[in-house]
Amino acid sequence: MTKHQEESVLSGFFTEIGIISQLSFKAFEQVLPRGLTVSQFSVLNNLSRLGDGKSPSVLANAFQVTKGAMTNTLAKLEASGLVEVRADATDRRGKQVFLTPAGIQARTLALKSQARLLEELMGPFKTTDFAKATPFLAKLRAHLDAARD
Amino acid sequence: MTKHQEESVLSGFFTEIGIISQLSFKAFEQVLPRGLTVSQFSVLNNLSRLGDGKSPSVLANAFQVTKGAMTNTLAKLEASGLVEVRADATDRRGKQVFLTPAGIQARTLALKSQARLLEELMGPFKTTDFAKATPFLAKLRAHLDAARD
DNA sequence: CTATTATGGTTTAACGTTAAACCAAAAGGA
DNA sequence: TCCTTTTGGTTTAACGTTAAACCATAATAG
Repeated sequence: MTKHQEESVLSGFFTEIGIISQLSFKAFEQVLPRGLTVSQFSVLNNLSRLGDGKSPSVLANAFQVTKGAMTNTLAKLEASGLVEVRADATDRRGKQVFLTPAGIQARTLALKSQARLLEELMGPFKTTDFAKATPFLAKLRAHLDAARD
Repeated sequence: MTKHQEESVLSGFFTEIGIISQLSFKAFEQVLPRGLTVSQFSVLNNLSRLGDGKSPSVLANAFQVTKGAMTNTLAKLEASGLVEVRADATDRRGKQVFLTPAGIQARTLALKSQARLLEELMGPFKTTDFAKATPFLAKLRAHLDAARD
């Protein structure tokens, strides 16, 4: 295979990845409870799956987003009453983010929408098709993540 | 496999897709000639590969972007002298976009950066790994594209 | 023909993001 | 201890995008 052909395999791969990402992101966005953003949902989901009480900066790191962006999404979540932000008792610079009952409820609702959507997105494919594709993607993701300066 | 397990396979797949997309997009952005945006490059590349003289609305469609967004990126490209926008002779509403020599040059330069980057992104993987993964992605992309309302 | 509808393109406000400047508080080194 | 550096968080301007209103021109229907 020539260098040029290799290139076009690679760039074709990344093009498909980009398009799938964009389409599925938009589809998910549209299916979310009105006013809830994908970033906002991600925060709710993280707090629910991995435990709340995390600081904004830990969350910013987890989502690879600037602190300013996290300040913004937390402010929105707090304004909608889905999250409660309290001062950190042991570090007076810090804050801690907690889910409210409404936040938990919004998250479970969004999860149901996501489940319905995923079935749609599957289309004619089998679960095993996705399962077979994932390990390579996971390894590649890990490499890209590590190689990122 | 339970419904819940199937869900988590699917959502894991799309999560990997999203992260890979984000990381590779950012990597590509950083490697582009200063001031050139990924969207701008995409327009240059499209005009070069598929022929110029296209209208802004055709381009907006091709990239699944609003007309307003295309107005913006074309204005930037024109301001940098990479593209020339002329009135369409046969339809007085329309415009046509042409590459300038500087535009062609910028595009080939960007392509070289992209090639170098792709080699880096490959990391420990073989071209055939990407080649094997692509057909399923392409089919999935086509499905998502068609299913989009 | 004329009236309506559709299309090409621009403009504006809003959104979510980044980068950078900034402040307060904590941690580390002399 | 005091000074410097690091860390947690907010704020601001800028960017690229969307959605929607808008204008001009073209296409279509009666």
